Amino acid sequence: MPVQSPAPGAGLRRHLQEGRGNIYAPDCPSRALLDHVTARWSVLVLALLLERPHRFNELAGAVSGMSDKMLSQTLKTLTADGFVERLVSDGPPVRVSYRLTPAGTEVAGRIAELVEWLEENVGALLAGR
Amino acid sequence: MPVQSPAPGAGLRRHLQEGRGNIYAPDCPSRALLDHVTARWSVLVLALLLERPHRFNELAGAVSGMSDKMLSQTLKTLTADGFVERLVSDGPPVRVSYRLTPAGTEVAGRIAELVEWLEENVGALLAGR
DNA sequence: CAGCATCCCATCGGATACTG
DNA sequence: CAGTATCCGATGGGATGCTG
Repeated sequence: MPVQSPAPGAGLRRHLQEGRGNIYAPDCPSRALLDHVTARWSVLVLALLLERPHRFNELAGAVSGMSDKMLSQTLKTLTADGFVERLVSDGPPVRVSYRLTPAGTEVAGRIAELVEWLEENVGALLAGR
Repeated sequence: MPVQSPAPGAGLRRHLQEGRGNIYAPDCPSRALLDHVTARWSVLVLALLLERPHRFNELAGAVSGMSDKMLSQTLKTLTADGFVERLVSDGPPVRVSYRLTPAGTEVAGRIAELVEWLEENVGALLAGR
């Protein structure tokens, strides 16, 4: 193992080859996926679902400031992308819960690390400006 | 070290205490920081700066589809937040380069992991829907 | 080279009301 | 409970042109 490791992120610039996406190409599908998972509310929903599956109104209550409409839309997009699964229990009352797919768990884990770092360092950042 | 580790992201729900932010509170400053670093273009700029410092037009050329205006605005926001440093060399021609601060390196590293995972798995995701 | 100013529009997203 | 429909304002973001 070399002492001088390559710069982190050094592989990002490679173009499409052997099935790998290129986030810097505007029409690469990975760009759309990135936009979806980093969308304002997606980040918070994914982080919550990483803990455990949630029902619709659980999510609505947990994410303060989010409207039903945006929650519904966010879940629909994440489900279509294959990051979230929609599970319906036979009612009544009908109960719908949302849970991460394996791919969603991978993505949400990386997002949660970003979120947690920000939560832990927000104080230092505010102090330094 | 316990075999049963706590669920990833389990600490996200704690409220402000001992200086830690709470991303689920709409007016916690960490929410604004999250919005800034996950903004459409910020993600790509941060990932590029993780490789090495870049000059303005280098960034403009590397991020296909991004206008000068958005690059300028993105860099300004990230600089104000303390994630990016602006370095001016005495010209002419004047050359301005942008480089990550230590905090910016932390954030960009986490973002780059998300981006790289998406680039590597975009094929599988598209196939599965 | 490294921007800022202006114009303009498309999309994001909130409020409210309604449905199975 | 778990949404959908409609309306509408805010803002993200592109095109163009100008400046030091």
